[in-house]
Amino acid sequence: MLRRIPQFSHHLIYLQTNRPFTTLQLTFNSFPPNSSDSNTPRCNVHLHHALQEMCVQGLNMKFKHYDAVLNECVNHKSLRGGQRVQAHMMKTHYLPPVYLRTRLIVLYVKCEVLSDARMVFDEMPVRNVVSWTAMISGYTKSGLYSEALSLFVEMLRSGTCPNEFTFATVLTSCMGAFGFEYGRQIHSLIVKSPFELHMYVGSSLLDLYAKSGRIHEARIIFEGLPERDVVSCTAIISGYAQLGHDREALDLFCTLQREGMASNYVTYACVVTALSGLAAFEYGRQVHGHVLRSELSFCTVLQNSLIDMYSKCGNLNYARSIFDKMQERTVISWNAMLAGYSKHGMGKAVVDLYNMMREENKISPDSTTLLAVLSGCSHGGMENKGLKYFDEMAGKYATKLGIEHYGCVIDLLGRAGQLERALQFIEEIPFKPNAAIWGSLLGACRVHQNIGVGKIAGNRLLELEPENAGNYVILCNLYASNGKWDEVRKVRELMKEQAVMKEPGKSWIEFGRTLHTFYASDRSHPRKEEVLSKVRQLSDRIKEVGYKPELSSVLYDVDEEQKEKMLLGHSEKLALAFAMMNVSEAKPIRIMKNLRICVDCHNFARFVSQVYVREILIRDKSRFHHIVNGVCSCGDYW
DNA sequence: GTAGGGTTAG
Repeated sequence: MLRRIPQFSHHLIYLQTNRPFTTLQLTFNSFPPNSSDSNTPRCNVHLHHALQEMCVQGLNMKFKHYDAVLNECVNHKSLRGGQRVQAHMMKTHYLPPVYLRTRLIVLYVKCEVLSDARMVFDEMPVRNVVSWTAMISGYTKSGLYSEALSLFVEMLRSGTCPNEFTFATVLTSCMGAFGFEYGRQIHSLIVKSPFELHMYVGSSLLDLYAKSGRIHEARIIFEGLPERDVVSCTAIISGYAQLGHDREALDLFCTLQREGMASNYVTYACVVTALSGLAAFEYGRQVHGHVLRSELSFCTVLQNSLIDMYSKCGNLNYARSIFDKMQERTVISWNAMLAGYSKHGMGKAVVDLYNMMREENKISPDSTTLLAVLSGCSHGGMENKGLKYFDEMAGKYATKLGIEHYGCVIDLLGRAGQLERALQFIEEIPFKPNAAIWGSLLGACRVHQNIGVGKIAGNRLLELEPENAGNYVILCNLYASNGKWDEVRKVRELMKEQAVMKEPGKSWIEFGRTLHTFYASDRSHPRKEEVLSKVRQLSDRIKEVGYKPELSSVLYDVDEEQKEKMLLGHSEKLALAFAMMNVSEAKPIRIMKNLRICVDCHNFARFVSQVYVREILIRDKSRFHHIVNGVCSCGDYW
């Protein structure tokens, strides 16, 4: 009879081990055999009933029976099942061995009830490496990293030797809790262990090194692995991508693929992230093609990263068509699409999509969603709408608001020219204002030429971030454009004293299946002479219609002629000139820049787009500038 | 029985 009912089939093993207990057979047989579906919830219900029956009957169960029932519970993630088994053990005064207690821990960890798992763990008279590891893994999976690490320390003190499972688990907790130093200590423990570097331990270890910025050491561990698999390969690629070494990530992916590396959706997600950083549209389309031809095309995680990639390549239509076709959307899908519109300054599209999300009412917004909406209103020039949303959020989602959201409000007020109000708002926010807050206020002061507030913001900013050259530049711009030359000199001297390190500015464009990168005053590109003379030619032409070099953008104390020369060497101008020489007139020019675009280059690009009738897209560190007919989508505010 | 890599935002 049992064989006829599919949903009971996996209980057969259990029943076979319980042949003497006819009551149990009765328990199973008494369930209505009318249902032909074998879905898990139903099985769970039956399992519960069976366990309940066992308790009622007070059956004298032994190890193998408990083991079989617990197996079922683990398979079905049945929390109540586990609790009933435990209750049954207590009732019948059965003292479970280490193995069964460990199974209970595993079950509770799987059901994400750590308190129950810990209770079983604490009551164990004897523990083995598996029980320790299962408990540590529970904490790690729930993000309780310091608990995981202190349990690991306790384990060492108790004299239990960690195995490769323990190390692989505990290493993933290091970055989350005490950072790298703990990781290094565990690394030396691993080196002293009797086993060879296990692949799982190795990939966990290289991931730790990569995540703490030590990519070179991570690479050495990767090269030294006894063998490679998808996870270890993905970990090293992801290491490069997450540090922004997108080029290296892409190159390594190509090399490993040639060497026969297997890829799965995580691998592709990492590569797509690297491509987003590079804004390599053509490469991106190729990888997308691979994905479409594989069985991964409906993978939500991958679709999310593709949406982000196309947005960051400036192709919102592609991004939206993926978004629209998704069978299942997560909050990340919405966030990626919203952020895409936001970066392009498409405030209305952000608001429409946010409303659509709320109307669908399937997924509730998280703090990233709220940030995308606020920054979308800010980038899109919808100050009042943004402030209105913020008031609404402060009521409804107060717990989800962090300092970044308040930063957006400063942006919104700044954009609206309400600088005093912004300054007052900073006093009122429930966080300690950081560099981003003061930086955004200073930026607004530059645009609205407010020296009073600008001076306050600038000084606070220089206290917080004395090493960031960009801050000095903006403050100097503000003073210079108001003729405050004494102040300009003071800021310059301050900068010299602080020995400011500046991230070298670079711009790049994708052309002919290659990424062409230009650095300020570049001497490295094979066609540098040609490119420089093209910049001069463009400059001469647009000067005829009113372009004036913004000399205050140059911080060095040199004469005006020299300043103009330095401005002409800015990387985005080189990239633009290169594009004007190569990209067909029918196509928009797409330029990427690693820092924020400077005022002079922005003017330059606007004039070029007008005089030569070209559509120019520049993606800088914070947003897109879509320039058509001399008008930029940022409204000259960024 | 216990284990490693991942997507949005700044």
